[in-house]
Amino acid sequence: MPKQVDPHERRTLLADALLRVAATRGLMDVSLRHVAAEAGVTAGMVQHYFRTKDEMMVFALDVVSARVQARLEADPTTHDGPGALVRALLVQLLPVDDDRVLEGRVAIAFHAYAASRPAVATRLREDTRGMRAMIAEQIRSEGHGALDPEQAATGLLSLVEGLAVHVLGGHVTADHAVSTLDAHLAMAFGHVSVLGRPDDPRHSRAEHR
Amino acid sequence: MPKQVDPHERRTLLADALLRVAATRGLMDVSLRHVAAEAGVTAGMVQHYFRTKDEMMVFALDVVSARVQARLEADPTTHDGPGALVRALLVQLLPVDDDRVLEGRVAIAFHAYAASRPAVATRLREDTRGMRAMIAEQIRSEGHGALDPEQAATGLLSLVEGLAVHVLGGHVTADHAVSTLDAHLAMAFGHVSVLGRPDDPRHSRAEHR
DNA sequence: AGAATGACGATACAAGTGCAATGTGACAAG
DNA sequence: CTTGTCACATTGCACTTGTATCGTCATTCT
Repeated sequence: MPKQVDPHERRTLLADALLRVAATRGLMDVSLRHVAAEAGVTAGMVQHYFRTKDEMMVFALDVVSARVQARLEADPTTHDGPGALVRALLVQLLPVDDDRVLEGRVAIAFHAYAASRPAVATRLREDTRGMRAMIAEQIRSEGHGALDPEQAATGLLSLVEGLAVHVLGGHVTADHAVSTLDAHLAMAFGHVSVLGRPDDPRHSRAEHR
Repeated sequence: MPKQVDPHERRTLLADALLRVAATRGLMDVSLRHVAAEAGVTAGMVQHYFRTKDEMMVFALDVVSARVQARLEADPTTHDGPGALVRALLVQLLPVDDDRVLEGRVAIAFHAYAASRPAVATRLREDTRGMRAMIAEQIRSEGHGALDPEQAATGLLSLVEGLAVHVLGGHVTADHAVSTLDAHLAMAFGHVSVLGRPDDPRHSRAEHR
């Protein structure tokens, strides 16, 4: 038997290349050959690890959701109470730095892709479902009870997704988005249970970049 | 000189076909030939009215934004005060019926497209800018002043965009989205200045379809 | 040492893409 | 009735796409 390689590692390498292409040139430019070129390998190898293009797409989607979850678990502010946990999660989804901008572009691209690919849509739905359940639970535990946890969770999640779209489109600043999120968090949880905003108490009015 | 036709009418016809294709099969399947087939014309005619594919895309985007604005102006509840006006605008953006579902799919597809097409991104930005300005103005006039109008406008717009994405993805019901929007509107404007919710006072808990 | 097997690379192919060039026909002004 | 001009149709081209097929080479077990 020949050389033994870790297939998952290879696939992840290719998925990373795919994500880079998707983020910089859009999902329409994601092709076997482009991904291969971006990864610095031959198109044949891509085909060897993904029998079909859709298989590659779905795997790439898995990679990003796993990556987001990993970052969440590594975030220390997670353990500063329910409010901080929820904030940590939601900020992960906001394009606040370069890495997150790439992931954001990929995410929105996949949402569009999901409209015509049921398999992708299902996976997206599972992820959202999990996040909403955990947010609702946290609100139930510390929220000030004035509003329905399920509804508040839906609202926060949607707000963040919309903010992400607007930030990526250059409609608003990342700072503006974060402060908007914080304002809404303060409404869901009784107080501003947020540490780590050492800057101007008035939210930044940087306006459109 | 030969037969005189209204170019704008022709272009709109083609744009409609493009929107149908984009909504049902995704933006990746939008090609000159597919649009032509959907419109029931030859590919040559499409080329006659749009010198390039991008030109066709941008025009189609213009058509939808013009259509949304037209619907807004035709909405009678618009004149029931600032709160109702804002609600009317935002509900227009929610995929509450079949037509709006198609437009919603198109919108998210274009947001993804904008990531790699600056011209499209600019146009999208202009539309958003206008909406936010008008929402902020309305909040300034009747809002209860506890929060910054600009920020509240950004929040509402983002919320609606996120809700639209979630509804289209099947993550939440349209009813759930509307009631969530209403809850947030009640926060921006002092009271629930909304008529026309004859159903159960408790928001519908239809959950994920 | 030899063979088997997994990891690739190269190539082929049908289908589809955007775009350019050129044709064709009808209709209105002269 | 001619003629110029606009509205389309046809065809062609160079290219990219996803996928199938086959070749090759190294490595590891026997």
